[in-house]
Amino acid sequence: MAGSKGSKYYDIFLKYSLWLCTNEEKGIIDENIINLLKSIKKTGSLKSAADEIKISYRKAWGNIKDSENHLNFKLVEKQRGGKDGGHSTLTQDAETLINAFNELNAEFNTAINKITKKFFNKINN
Amino acid sequence: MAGSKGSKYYDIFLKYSLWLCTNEEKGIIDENIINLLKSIKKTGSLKSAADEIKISYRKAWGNIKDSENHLNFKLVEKQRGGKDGGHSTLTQDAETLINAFNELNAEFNTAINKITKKFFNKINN
DNA sequence: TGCAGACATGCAAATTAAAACATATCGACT
DNA sequence: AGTCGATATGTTTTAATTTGCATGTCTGCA
Repeated sequence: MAGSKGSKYYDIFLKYSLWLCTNEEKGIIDENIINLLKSIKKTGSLKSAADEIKISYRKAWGNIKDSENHLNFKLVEKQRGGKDGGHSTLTQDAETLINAFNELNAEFNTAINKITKKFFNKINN
Repeated sequence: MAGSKGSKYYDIFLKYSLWLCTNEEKGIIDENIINLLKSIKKTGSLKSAADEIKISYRKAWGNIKDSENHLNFKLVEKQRGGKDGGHSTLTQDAETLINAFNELNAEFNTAINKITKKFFNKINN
């Protein structure tokens, strides 16, 4: 889809989203959590990360907790107290998931492009 | 992901969803609408379709209206009055979208299987 | 040893989404 | 002409999410 000019389907595009979950549909690792994790890695704290991606600290904290509970392993190593009040870092598992997610997205992007090209010829005009 | 037994990532699965939208992220045709359209085709009315897929008539009607507005063409031909109070049928455009969506899903499914196979070996153990 | 500031968490308040409800319209068939 | 049941929509409730608030914990450092 999204192809030859003049077709009524010209400006329609195919999109997708990916997520990881445990068997019972639970423990979803979606783009939101991935972005949160990336921001934690970048900023060094859950709080700054929540601020950066503009969600409440309460929610950020709750989401991570939920994911960890469903996955049965930790994603974030959190430290309370200290000079700056505390800080957080990602576990190796979280890094693994981020990399996997990134690579999967890249692969899918390629796939989507191929599929799209193949289709718009058939659909339009 | 979701691969070799014994790995801590063993029961994590990759899921995805596809949708069609116009350039500005609007006019989303997702699996829900596709199912609604299929049900309208099968049952012959918006009302029976809404009942079948268990959403309110109000919502079904609103969703279709929104999609049509964003796409700028009609998906459903609706008839009021008459023996049975009224009925609805799909337009050719709706049929086209359903077929495209189905085929795109099939293509994507093939792609996801390939990509998944390629990945779980790398991720697990 | 007390302060600062992030982590931790329950709970109430606000926002958003969805369902229900209430009416009105339409038109082939009796 | 009157009926029946689906379409058409605005309005109101209800349910689900999020945010916001309050309060407490922890610990390196001045």
